[in-house]
Amino acid sequence: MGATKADHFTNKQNQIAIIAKALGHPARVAIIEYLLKANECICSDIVNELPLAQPTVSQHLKELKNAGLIKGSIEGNAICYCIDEKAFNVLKEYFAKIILTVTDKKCC
Amino acid sequence: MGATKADHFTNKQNQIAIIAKALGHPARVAIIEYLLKANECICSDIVNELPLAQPTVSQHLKELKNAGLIKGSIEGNAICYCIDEKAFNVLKEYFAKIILTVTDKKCC
DNA sequence: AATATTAATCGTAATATTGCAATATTAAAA
DNA sequence: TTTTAATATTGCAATATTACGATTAATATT
Repeated sequence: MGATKADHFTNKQNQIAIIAKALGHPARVAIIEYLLKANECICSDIVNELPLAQPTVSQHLKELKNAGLIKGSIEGNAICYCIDEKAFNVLKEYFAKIILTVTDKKCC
Repeated sequence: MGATKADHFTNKQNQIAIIAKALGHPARVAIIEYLLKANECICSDIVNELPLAQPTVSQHLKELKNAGLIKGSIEGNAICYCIDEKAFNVLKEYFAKIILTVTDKKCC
């Protein structure tokens, strides 16, 4: 069916899944790393950097933005995209908590 | 096309994407949390816990295992699944580094 | 105003994911 | 050895994702 029964899961579970899903493609990870590397916010340089066509990059940017991983502001002709730390903080703390919980226990 | 040009991205980018993708579904996040909550390693209790049929849970477990997020060991009749911290550590450190890098800069 | 630049959107093809019923497999229990 | 329990696998339908060419919309430049 392919339908994801989001209702059956907690808000937190859905939040984590949405953010993680956005990072679940190497092109989007590459975009994040490029935004990180560039001193200033970029726009279409990503197209030159990645082996992907402009509409594809635009689509990936949209998904990253929807998931809250980046934000974009209009800068004249172009659009300035940059990383939004908040989402990354959510992930980092979520995983940190998991690791703390796991190491308390023994298994397998 | 749907083809992911994994070759064009770095090993690290692909590694992060694979792990993140595995967590990109609320059911798999819920499975992780359930494994975390349970004092002992579990097997098919997950099927009773989640609103998903047994083959579906089995498939999700397989994907989590392929991504290195959990490991399973045969325990007689059943299979004992549990969290593999290593993958979570990879993610945590990756995001921690991103956050450190971001806060140094100003943008948008 | 005409043209170039930047980026979003539309349409569409190829492929992947999700979910489950049915079935197979494996090992314990009776 | 038959039965039971726990999982995995297969096959398939519904849907989502990925990618890109063509087009559009909006601002800059000339």
